[in-house]
Order: sequence, then structure tokens, then C-alpha cells
Amino acid sequence: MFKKLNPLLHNELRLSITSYLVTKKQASFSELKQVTKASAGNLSVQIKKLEAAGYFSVEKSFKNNYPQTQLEITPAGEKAFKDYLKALKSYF
Amino acid sequence: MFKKLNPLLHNELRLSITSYLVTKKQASFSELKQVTKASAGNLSVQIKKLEAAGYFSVEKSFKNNYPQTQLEITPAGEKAFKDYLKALKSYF
DNA sequence: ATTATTTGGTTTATATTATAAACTACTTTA
DNA sequence: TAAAGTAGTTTATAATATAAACCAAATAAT
Repeated sequence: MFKKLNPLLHNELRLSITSYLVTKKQASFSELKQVTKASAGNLSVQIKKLEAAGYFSVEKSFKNNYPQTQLEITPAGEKAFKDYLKALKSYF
Repeated sequence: MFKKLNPLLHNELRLSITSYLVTKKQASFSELKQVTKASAGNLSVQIKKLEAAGYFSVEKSFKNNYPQTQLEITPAGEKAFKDYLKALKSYF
């Protein structure tokens, strides 16, 4: 009847981050902070969870002397996103 | 960019309950317990939250000597469900 | 030059939420 | 009449989300 919803993606902020990354392929921490309007702390925590699940690859470098965290969606992340949408459809 | 997701509906069990009620219009506690596979405790708590929000009307009576809780979706519940779907679409 | 502010984060404490365990009340069956 | 089942509710605990506090460095202001 109702398919199980991936709890990692079934959260507003994590879904926002993933959704953005799926279309943009890659984005910086700051960019994500702007588009999601989340606090840096919350964003940091949620990114870490998604990274731990292998949904993103994270590269830390420097840009204009400032640290920059760059995120890129992985095939696993894309698949999880697709599967989540599929599961969601069972509710509507 | 991303629309806010009604936190009351953005929960797997509460979404299951509401989704079922939206199509069936009404259902009993036991019926919901079967279709959602939730524990009675969890179901009771989540129903109460949705009822408090005015998404369902709850009628308690007896059927075959046993207590029976019958739920019926309200116009507010239907609207919230529709709005939630609309918001969800902004993520895909 | 040193103080304040901003960038770009992380860590940690707290608040919120979800879930299950324990309980209530009554009914049926053995 | 004791045990097991129905139909729930309440409450304690586990999990999760979020914000506050913090860190390190860069830049701007005084």
C-alpha cells in the first residue's frame, strides 16, 4: 500500500539540499545556505549525514583565501532521490 | 525556491493516515492500524495530533460490544493534504 | 596596530518529535 | 474463572532536528 520513505531524505532541509544538488550537480556550502535559508549549524549537520550515506562527495579547498566546501551529488545520491520520489507517489 | 512542508503531514505515519482518509473519506482505528502497520500507541498519538489540527473528526462508539473509533476527513484535512502535495512538487 | 565584523564553517547542548512499552478497560473463549 | 484477545490511551525513552556557542582565519574600521 504505502511504500517506506527513506528517512534520510524525508526531512525538509536534507530534501532541499539533495534536490538542489540533483539538478545543479554541485554546489558550495554558502550557496546551499542561501538557497535553503538554513542556519550554518543545521546545514553542516545535515550535510554530514548525507555525506556519510554516500549521497554526496565533499571537497574542501580555498577560494579567495576563504575555506570552501564543495558538494557533488553521487550516483547513489541520485538513485536515492529517484527512489524517494517513487515511494512518495504511493501516497498520492 | 523550495516551499515549506507542513510538518504535521511531513511524517510517514501521519501522511499514511491522511492519505488513506482522503481517498476512503472515513475509516476505523483498527482499519488504519492494519493498513499502516503502525503500533496502536503510535497510531493513537498521531491521530490525536491530526485531530487537534482539525484534519479529522473523530467519533467514538461501540460495534459488536467493542469500542470503535471512527475517523472522517474534514475539508481542512483535505485542503492541507492538497497543499502539502503542491509544496512537495517544488522539490522535484 | 588593534579592535570589530564578516566569512565559512564545526561542535555541542537543548528542544522537539517519534516510537514503543506499559497500562486500562472490557470481551470472548477455554 | 483464568487466559487470551480487542481496542485503545498514557507515559517513558529513544531518535532527531535545530540553534546557540564556539573556532579559525580574513577583511574592514578606528
